[in-house]
Amino acid sequence: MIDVNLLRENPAAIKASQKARGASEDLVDQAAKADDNWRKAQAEFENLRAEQNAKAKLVAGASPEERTKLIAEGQELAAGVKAAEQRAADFQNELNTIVLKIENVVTEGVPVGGEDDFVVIREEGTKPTFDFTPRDHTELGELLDVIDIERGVKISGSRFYFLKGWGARLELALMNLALDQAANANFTALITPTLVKPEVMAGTGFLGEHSDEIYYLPADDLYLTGTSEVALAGYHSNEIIDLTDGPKRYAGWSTCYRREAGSHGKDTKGILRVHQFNKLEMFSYVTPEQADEEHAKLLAWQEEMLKKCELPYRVIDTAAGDLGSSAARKFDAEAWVPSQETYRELTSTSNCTTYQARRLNVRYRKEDGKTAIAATLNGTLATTRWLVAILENHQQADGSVRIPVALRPYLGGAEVISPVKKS
RNA sequence: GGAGAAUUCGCCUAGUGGCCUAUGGCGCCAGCUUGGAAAGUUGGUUGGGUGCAAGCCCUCGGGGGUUCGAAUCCCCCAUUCUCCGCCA
Repeated sequence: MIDVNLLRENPAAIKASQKARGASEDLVDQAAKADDNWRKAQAEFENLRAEQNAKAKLVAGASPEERTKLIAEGQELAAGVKAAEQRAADFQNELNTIVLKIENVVTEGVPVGGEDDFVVIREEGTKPTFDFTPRDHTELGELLDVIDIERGVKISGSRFYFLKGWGARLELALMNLALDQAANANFTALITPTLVKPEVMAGTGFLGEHSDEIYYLPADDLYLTGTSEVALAGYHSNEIIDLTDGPKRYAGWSTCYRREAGSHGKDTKGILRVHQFNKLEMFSYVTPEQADEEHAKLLAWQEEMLKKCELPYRVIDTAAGDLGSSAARKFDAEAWVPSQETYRELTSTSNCTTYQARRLNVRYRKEDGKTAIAATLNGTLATTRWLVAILENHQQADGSVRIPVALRPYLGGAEVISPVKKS
């Protein structure tokens, strides 16, 4: 959630941000009004309560007659105090409801507009040229017997698959490569729960507009997470963390579950868009002053991984309207997918500034001893989808796939995955 | 699944209706002491809201209730521990 102090001091800035996102500016006025109402009602209640407290305190030391009188007065006050408290609580609820709807204030410089209004920051690597017709990853997956979609569908339905043989090993190798890199950069590895309570899902903001993307288990009132970000953001909720030694960084590995409810007909072939995949996610808790710098670092680590996988990619600065509600700025790295002759998102990194941490009540202690809301950032370091780019970009005429050098140590030194007779 | 116990300011802990505006210890921070340290000693040490400020309000796991007044009494919930059952 946004900072109510900003709402009081500079509502125009929030309005401008809402406008850039194509979100409601009217919410800001509504929130300001609700805030005003709440503060008045709260002051009224507190004054009455102070009076009540003062009277109650006198009772103990009073003479019998005075005592009767004071108790009578107290009885009279009690109902009024209760009513005032209720009024204040109602206004506060109203304020909260509105404020939670306001999205994070976008960073200055973020492109205005929607999904297609991103700005390409740079392109890296060389797109492969083939003297044969490149196969798509589905075909390669069958040829090499590394992705078994048919049987995945048989077992679990559409958008499910088996990773098999070198495919399974390749994914584990990718995750291990990423985890080693993260560990070197001072990330603590975490294998996170993938079933979480409603309040955690709500607290991380995933129950809002994306709620139909999420699997829910009614018998247990638990949600399956679509990213370990949920658990990683909730990890330090309601805590005062120590940031004196620098950022707290976590590399969370988990299986991710997504209903893909709104994407019927999109990417139906292969494993580009699936209900279940694995992901290694970077997550940083930093001071608000460090957030921009950390964001640049997360992006640099993502690019490092892409380079290790020898993938051509571009980095885009996502437009305001395409940001998640928690993000103030988001960079995506998209890898070249030869069969589609287009770039597809492999990583995404968001700077959530204090927006997410405020809602989850994650604080740190400043040098003056006071507490302040921390900033959070997240970024992908590896996912199952990377296999698509790796298989397609490194394919050879005979259908074999060259394994990127950095991955070989994790695959027993293997250099190539060759076609096999399908079993 | 059943029964019982517990949850207090970083940690431990006192506290069964009103000077609890929460006790004491450990730890931590600052001062004194010291050549320096230890020991000793004095003070500080939960957070939040609101207000220019003084202050006021909230906070004893969470939420309700009883009462003029609740850490304390009642109800619901969460978590932890112990025992029983069940499963491995």
